[in-house]
Amino acid sequence: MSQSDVEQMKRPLRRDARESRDKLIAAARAEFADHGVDASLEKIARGAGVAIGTLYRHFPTRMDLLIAALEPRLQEFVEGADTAMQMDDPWAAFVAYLDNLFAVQAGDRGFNDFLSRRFPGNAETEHIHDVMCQQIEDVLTRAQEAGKARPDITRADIVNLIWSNGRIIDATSTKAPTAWRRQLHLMLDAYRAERAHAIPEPPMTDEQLYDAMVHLSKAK
Amino acid sequence: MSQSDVEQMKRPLRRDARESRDKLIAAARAEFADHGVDASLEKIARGAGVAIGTLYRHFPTRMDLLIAALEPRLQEFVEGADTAMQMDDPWAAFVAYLDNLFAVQAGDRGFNDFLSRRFPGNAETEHIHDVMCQQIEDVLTRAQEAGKARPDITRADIVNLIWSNGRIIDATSTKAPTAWRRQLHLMLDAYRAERAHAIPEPPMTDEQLYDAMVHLSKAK
DNA sequence: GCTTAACCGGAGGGGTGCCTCAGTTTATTC
DNA sequence: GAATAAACTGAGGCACCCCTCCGGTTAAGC
Repeated sequence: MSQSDVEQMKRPLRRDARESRDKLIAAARAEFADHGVDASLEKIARGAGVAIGTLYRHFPTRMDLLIAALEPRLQEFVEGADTAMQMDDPWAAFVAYLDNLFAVQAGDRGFNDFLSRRFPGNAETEHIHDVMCQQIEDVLTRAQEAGKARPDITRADIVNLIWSNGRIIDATSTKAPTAWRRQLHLMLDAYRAERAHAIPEPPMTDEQLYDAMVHLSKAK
Repeated sequence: MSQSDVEQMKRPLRRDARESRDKLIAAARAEFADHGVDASLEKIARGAGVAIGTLYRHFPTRMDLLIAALEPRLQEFVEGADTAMQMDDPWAAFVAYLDNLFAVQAGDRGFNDFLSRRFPGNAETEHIHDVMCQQIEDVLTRAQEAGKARPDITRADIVNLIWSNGRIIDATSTKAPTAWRRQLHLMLDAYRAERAHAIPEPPMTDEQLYDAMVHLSKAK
């Protein structure tokens, strides 16, 4: 149940409040998309033509605003993910899942950051990450069971790829906006069962993975 | 010719100045290694037990201090790179070059950041990057001509890998400090010539690559 | 139109960081 | 041991950013 649902149950917002809220979300979408999840909240308020106090009235924490701002991106991702997972061919499903994920990631720095980080206090975002993790597990296992993906990789390797992709997007989004796709397809060659060579390093455990994502979300 | 050479030609530093300089470099090494090239200069001065004005007296710009701080890391890298490039087997040389580079990268966040960024104003760092770029070109071409590395990859792809690796290191250095090696070996599987699949995206041009590295060095 | 709860604005306190400069201290030289 | 250039200090100006609080404003319901 999202925050807006809760609010609607309480009482409809006053007209000016509704407008402020909408303007804030619009400004936040633009700002997070351009500058990532650490974008300045004061700048977002300015962009919305609203005072900083109003921003905090509507969104007491950065995460509240971020979740509202990322909603369409999440929607977009979920649709593409569902389509991919319904594909008959396991390898095609695996490829389509990643391509969809990365395409959304490439279009929004906020979403890009969001993918690499976990916010332990926040049940809503934790749930999103858990679901994604499970989907990756499913789509990967299916490709492995069909003999298409090498059996020695785990979801931790896919998360590595998500991090990698995020960094490439950060670097290239302005000057070579589709460059990430090249790296993805190179990596797909690495994932193929028929080309596999032994890897001299075990995959990360789930705990290491989780800690790493929390680590990325900490202020440096 | 490095800055310290220039200074030695002018006149020996006063004893207290020499000490301040040494303490600053030591503190900078620790701080850059832990927090990357954007570490706080005031914190470095505090760590050195010296006033902020003294820091600026010795190192007028952040880059001056960074270069002094990274010197041992560069040394370390150069030695490993030379060893790798002298190997007889072209594929082994390619692998050894990357493994050395990434191992150094994994040990120092400052060096890690430094690798991904270019600073157009600074002749010294530009030169380092140019040399590295040429080495990558050499070692890759040699592996390709020996038929070991697929012919359709370029140095831009290796730079992508450096960025990727950097991000993985950022995420994992505290909890899974050798995790990066797994991703490297997966990627090596992707680079192998045998049974390579076509990549539906051209490599970045040199200009795109350069711009991307400058972009990463800009304040977000 | 009056009331009032809801809403808004924005000053202000607290924090961090960059960088400068005037006043003080100190190593060195004679 | 005095003279002096070199070096050091740290307060202070500037620019951000986060978040709170309270006086003023306004939409909505009667």
